[in-house]
Amino acid sequence: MKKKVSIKDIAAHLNISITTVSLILNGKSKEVGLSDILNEKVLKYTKEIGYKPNLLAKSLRTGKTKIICLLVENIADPFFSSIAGFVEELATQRGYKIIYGSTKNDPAKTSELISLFKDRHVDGFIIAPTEELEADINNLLSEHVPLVLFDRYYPAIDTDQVVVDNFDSTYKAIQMLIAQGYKNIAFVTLESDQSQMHDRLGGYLKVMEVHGLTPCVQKIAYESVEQDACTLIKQLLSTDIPVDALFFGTNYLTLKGLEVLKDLDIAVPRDIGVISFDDHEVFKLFTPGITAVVQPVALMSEKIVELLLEQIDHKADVRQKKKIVVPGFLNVRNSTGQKK
Amino acid sequence: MKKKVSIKDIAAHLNISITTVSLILNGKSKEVGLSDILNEKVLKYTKEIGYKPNLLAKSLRTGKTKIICLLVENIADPFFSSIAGFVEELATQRGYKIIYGSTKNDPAKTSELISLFKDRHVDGFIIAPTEELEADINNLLSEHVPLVLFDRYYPAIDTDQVVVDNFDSTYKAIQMLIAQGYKNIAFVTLESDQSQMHDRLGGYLKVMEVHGLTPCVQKIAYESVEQDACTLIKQLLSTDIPVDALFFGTNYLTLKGLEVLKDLDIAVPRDIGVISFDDHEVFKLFTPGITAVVQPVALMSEKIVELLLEQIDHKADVRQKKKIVVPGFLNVRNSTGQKK
DNA sequence: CTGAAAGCGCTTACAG
DNA sequence: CTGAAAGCGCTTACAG
Repeated sequence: MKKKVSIKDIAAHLNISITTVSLILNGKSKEVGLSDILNEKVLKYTKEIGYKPNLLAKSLRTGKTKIICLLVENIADPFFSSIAGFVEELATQRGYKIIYGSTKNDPAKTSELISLFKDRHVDGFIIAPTEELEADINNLLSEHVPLVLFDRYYPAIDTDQVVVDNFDSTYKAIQMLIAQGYKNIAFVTLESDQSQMHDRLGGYLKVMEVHGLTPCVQKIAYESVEQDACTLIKQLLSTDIPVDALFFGTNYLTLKGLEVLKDLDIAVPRDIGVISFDDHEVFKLFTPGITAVVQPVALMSEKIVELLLEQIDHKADVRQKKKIVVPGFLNVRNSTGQKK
Repeated sequence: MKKKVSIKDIAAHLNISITTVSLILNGKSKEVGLSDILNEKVLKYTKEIGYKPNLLAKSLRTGKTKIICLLVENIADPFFSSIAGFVEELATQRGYKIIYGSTKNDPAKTSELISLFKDRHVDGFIIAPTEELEADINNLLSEHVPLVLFDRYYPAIDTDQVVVDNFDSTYKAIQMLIAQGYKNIAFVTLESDQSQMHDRLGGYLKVMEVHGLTPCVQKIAYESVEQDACTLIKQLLSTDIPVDALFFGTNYLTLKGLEVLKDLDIAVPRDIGVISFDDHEVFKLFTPGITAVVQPVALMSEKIVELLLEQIDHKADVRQKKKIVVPGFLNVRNSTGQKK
């Protein structure tokens, strides 16, 4: 690679000290009282030669990298990639760069990612945590690493966090199904104790209870979604109780469900109603379109970045942790039409 | 954050010099001839206190970051996220970390990403280039930054590159359509001069010519796919020539096409045959499943990492640039059934 | 066999 | 108003 010019070279060329160059480059010229002429001269020259400071050296010295690490379940998922897009834009405006990692819901992998990025001295973390990550999170907390959890959190750990009202959103979605005439509503979800799945299940159980309906829950392990989801959903549909609606706890479970319904030649919504938690770009392509609970991604992203920057800027040092809950809403399509 | 322990602290604690500690930590103990006992002692102690070297300092000193930058069109796209997964695994095995960026086919954004990561001193780049990026690529080349292009390349620039045989894959896919009895095969593609789109179009035009069929091409600008794709595809289907098969140049164009076919109530493959270049997880969910040209992602990833590491390890300094072309294959589903 | 010292390219108290 | 110098935490030629 080409030899880069350093602040020393510039100082030598201009016959001034590196202190002066550094001060000017960091906009502290006024503050310190350097002459405008000198300021001009340095700025003009550095621009002319296209000088770029060595960020490694800068970071080593200042202890700041201006990098934020965003850890999501899967960056290819529409919900997470949408959050990533917004967060990146907001962070960029504030002078930060975002670096991504996909946890794939694997605690060991996630733990490694965290330690990897910590070793790389990122200035803060935004994490959609997996299960069994309490130790790592507590660790970050105890080292005062800026950290915001989103999508899910640990009830037992006091953190800044941003989540959707999983309980209420699910409650309302199911209530809508009931109003449409569906009764035997099954809930297909992950075998998971993560808070968001716990709350979605809670909302479902509560609304069923309130309406005197019998709940029916099918849980599927995250790791075995690819192999087992279809089989398990088929089982669910072949029990004595005739399920007339399916609520899927995540969008990828919905995709699996649709595959099964197609296989079994079950018509939506004539034979069965369908709702997905979280939208997906293809849901509008199906016949009929699939109704989904949608999270207010832009708002969540704003809150996330705001909370993290408060920590990075030490404005959060004295305040209590903030736990923000934003409202979800329903994107109604035809998969939840009036039950005939 | 907690005060980290440095190599100096370790040396002080053990009453030896930092040179010795550094040498041992870098496995040069034998090479230099340090006693096994000392070696043991240092290793044991550093492990005990969980010492982690400051990578910023290390990189500043060595000029290496052990980070590779992977720039793709869209990390949420199945093809690119699949490449990313394989490349990350292979790179990790070799001690490298992968950092991602999505170009969204925007040259200005891509140019910024490149300069951003260059400023961060990544050890090399793997890029699926956008149009109008020649200057940046030449720039990297002239600075001898390790670089591999994939998915597309610039015929006029001599680089290490890995691409699928776009021309032949398309040729064979269309040939299959013709064998199935389709005649009025339209080609829906991007308004783009990128090599991969150019070659796919070339394959289509050639096979149509060979079979004495009249080509029909619809081009759509990448930026306006969301707004215009559906309208343009509808236009294509409402001309005098009755199109009986559609070949889509990318998987997201296929999704748009399927939306249109659904709107117009056109049955696949009864009324029209469909093939997509590049697969998509939902293509098997549609009725009928959508036939796709698939790229050998694992193989491509291996080649990409191999070429890049040859450059990083200076094994490529003397050799010629390698231009690798891998074979695509057809994943046949029901959207290309025998024409009735 | 082991250590003192220079240097990677910055920033920032401190001195004048 | 401006500069010499220390130091961030490493690695590595050089000396002994």
